[in-house]
Amino acid sequence: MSDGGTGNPGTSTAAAEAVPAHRYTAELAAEIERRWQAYWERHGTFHAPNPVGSLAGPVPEDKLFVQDMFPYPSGAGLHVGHPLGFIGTDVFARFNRMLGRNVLHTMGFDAFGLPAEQYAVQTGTHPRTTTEANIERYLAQIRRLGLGHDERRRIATTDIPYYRWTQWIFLKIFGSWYDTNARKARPIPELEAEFAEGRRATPDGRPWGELSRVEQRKIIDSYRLVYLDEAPVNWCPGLGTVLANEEVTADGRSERGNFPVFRRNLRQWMMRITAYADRLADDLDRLDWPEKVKTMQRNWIGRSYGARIRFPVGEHGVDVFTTRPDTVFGATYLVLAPEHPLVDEITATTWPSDVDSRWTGGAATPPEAVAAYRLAASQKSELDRQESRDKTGVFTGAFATNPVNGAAIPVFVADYVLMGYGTGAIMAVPGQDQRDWDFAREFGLPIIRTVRPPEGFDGEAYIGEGPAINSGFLDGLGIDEAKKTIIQWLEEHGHGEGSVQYKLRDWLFSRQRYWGEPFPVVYDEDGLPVALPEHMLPVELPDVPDFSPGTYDPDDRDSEPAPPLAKATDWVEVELDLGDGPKRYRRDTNVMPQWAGSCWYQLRYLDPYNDEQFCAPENERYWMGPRPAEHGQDDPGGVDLYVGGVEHAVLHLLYSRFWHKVLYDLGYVSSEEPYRRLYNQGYIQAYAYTDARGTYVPAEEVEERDGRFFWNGQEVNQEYGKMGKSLKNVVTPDEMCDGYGADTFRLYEMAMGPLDVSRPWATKDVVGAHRFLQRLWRNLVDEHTGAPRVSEEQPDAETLRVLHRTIAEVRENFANLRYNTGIARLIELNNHVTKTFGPGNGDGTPRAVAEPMVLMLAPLSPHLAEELWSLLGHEHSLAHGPFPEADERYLVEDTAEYPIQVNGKVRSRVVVPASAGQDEVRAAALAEEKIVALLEGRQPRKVIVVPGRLVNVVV
RNA sequence: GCCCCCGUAGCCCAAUCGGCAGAGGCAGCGGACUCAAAAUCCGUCCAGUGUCAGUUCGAGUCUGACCGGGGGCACCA
Repeated sequence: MSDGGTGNPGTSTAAAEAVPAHRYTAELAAEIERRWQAYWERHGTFHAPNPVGSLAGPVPEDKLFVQDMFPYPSGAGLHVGHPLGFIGTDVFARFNRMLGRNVLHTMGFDAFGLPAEQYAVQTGTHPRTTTEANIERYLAQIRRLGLGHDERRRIATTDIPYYRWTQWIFLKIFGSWYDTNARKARPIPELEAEFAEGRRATPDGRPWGELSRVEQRKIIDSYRLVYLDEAPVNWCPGLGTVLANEEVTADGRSERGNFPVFRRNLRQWMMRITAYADRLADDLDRLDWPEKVKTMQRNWIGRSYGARIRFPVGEHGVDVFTTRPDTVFGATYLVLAPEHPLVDEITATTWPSDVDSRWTGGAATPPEAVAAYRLAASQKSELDRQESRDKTGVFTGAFATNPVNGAAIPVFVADYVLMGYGTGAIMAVPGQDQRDWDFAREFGLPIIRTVRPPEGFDGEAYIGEGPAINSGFLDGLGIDEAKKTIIQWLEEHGHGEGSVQYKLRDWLFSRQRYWGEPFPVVYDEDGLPVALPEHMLPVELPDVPDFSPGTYDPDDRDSEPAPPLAKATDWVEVELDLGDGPKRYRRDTNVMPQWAGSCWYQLRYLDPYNDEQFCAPENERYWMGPRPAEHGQDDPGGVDLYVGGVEHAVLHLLYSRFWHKVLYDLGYVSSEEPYRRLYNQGYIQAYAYTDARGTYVPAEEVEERDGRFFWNGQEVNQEYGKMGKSLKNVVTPDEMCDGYGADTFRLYEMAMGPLDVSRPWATKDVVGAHRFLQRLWRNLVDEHTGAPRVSEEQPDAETLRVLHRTIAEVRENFANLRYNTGIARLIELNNHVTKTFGPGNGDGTPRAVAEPMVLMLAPLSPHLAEELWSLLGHEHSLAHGPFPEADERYLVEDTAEYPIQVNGKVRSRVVVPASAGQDEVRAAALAEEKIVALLEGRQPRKVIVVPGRLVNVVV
């Protein structure tokens, strides 16, 4: 080509000349990636066959079910942090697929939720329109990444055929009760039979047959695993909805929106997750999950063992829960929560003549003191309570009798005791509880130690081990022994019993929202809920004139919830024939919380088109059933690998386990747990920069000089944290695909560190991954002609050793999700190939090295690998293997080099045959000339030979 | 306040059972190519593992205390 002799160096012709026509550039990558993505789609490369149903096909016994926590399709699109886990699972899935396993990997959308609804409130756009557009945008972004999803299995929780089954599962839960003896859920008709046959007593003892139908139904309803309850809930006027405990922050505000949240009573759907507290806690031991997540779940369930003890107060009895029944001899007063129902009953009319002035709150009578205290307590927000841990309270004027020694002890009302936990009442043992100690000191109450602290203990309450003292028949016993003894004594004498308490509460399951699953329930003329028959499912969301719930002044605690669905009056008021002729019913106007759809989506991935069942049992058993031979006797089954952020450690993962266990109890699934193995990927974070006014400046325009940062000449301040539009530091996967190609982007994300570690994004580092792929390409393809440059010659012994060591390590690394080190090995191999066979070094790379190298690269950078595989003359995709196997012969070395230490410091080294025994190594080391010189004729005191490692000479 | 995790080169990260601190990448530096630059290629410098003690023939790895960062819980009896 000629440049025309005009000497214009800036022309594109010159630029094109500078880069060889077949160099692996972003442009070539884009072309290769488009082509292979089309190929995979055309050939259904990632379609995983099922045992039965519409996706049935031949299924090997060896399978793998990999799942990502599915995303909410937000309108903002993806930044480079989002796909980290998606790529991680894809590499794992592709690796296992190449090993010959039947691999199921797909991705759906958690598509109900507040943002689309809030957008609808603002613009009038139907949430479905917004949601579907966002899903399309999202799919376009992730498709570019070349994720090997079975696209046939995509679902969105908002799909009507999907939420039909969400409603169906709700009905199954509604139609069940928890049999505490059998420790499992059973269908409601079995409960009715127990009542009807007199095997189970009715609450007031009347025979079942004598109760009215409404009375019977109310009893049954009170047993259901999902039930309506007039319960204190977290009412958030600012959002116009109630929230689950989990959605309220510790300072009493909504997690979303940060509005004030008030406690008030409302009639709500509650899921009886507490029935499963023990199994949810116990079965954590059977799961391959990060300990951190298990601990968080255990803490959330908050199981504690102790006793209930009944303290007589006048003609009443106050039950307390304590984890330290062994300290009951040291109980010097009782405390009831302000909301405790017995407070009014026991409060005396007058103060005792010698009442301590600190106890009365300045009131003339106990009822006045209690009323004033209760009012003050009810007006305290969660935040107030948190800010001040000073102990407050008032005396009720009443005395309780300590059942173990007959002592009369005063009864207080104080807000450091919470109504929501245990019995809402405690026995206070200041000697062994710091909170009680603080209160006792404030109010001048006696303190009796019942555990002897160690010599020299100068603290206040003592909570450690020690022998019981001042405790009558318990004296001298250790804590555990004393607990057993006192519980037995309490039970024998009818003063109490051993007891277990949980922090876990039932799950509030109603939302006063529009964009969620409607409840498949109607109310009859008695106002009682009636389940719709299955053939009436799905209950579709009606259109409404206005998507907003009634929202209020965020501080208006007395406002009433008004859900958007209540406005669809034609839908709410229906005439239905539910088996006893057409009658008028009223629909439930709440919707389910966003968690509902994500409780079971792994099951629908397995059988997405089944309209007879939510999932065929054969398909569930194959993909998720327990496999004790592979995973041990205790294997509960579940998804083989579930990857997502640790932020779902409690809520989603606990709810999902709960639903799964219900389905297991009712016989619909064979697995006892939804996710056998869980893995938390780290977060990709980013630097952001603020100027002197605190305004964010575009991060990509900031320059670093000598550890300081400048933007437009002014110095700016570096911050580290999330990526976000408002922080002006977003980097998108699309930019990376444009600049380097998806294969480079994937490789870089996997190479920058272990999958579970959070780290900062650094665009400038991406080029390293790109150069590696470029070098690898250049080793196998002539950059000028595009022809493959492989030879059919056998590689030399050294190359074979490097190759097989690489294979062994890459297999091991991929299998354990350690992609970063696997990639390092591949780079090493490629560096060796470059030196030995690269351009300028002979006639090309031996096929025996080229092919395994391409195959090992395939899970990471699949498009490039497919292209090279095809250039090497293969007709079919490498997606289903083979994957190279290491030949043991090349893994053993003939000689071994031992470093020789003298007193722990490396002084020399010696090469011996690999077969050399300890004595030979020792002799060789001691004969080495530098060592001889160092020893200067002295006898070493000791010589340590670590086979295969080193020699240490101690002098 | 309590509990958990993490501190290795200027930066991101490696380092089986306690056994040679460095695999890989970025940046830097030197060189090749180029009229020049970018891109590309070749070569190369850099820490003794947050601090202090201890165990050991030998500690990044084990133990204790402290410092720094991140996370969870928070009057749960």
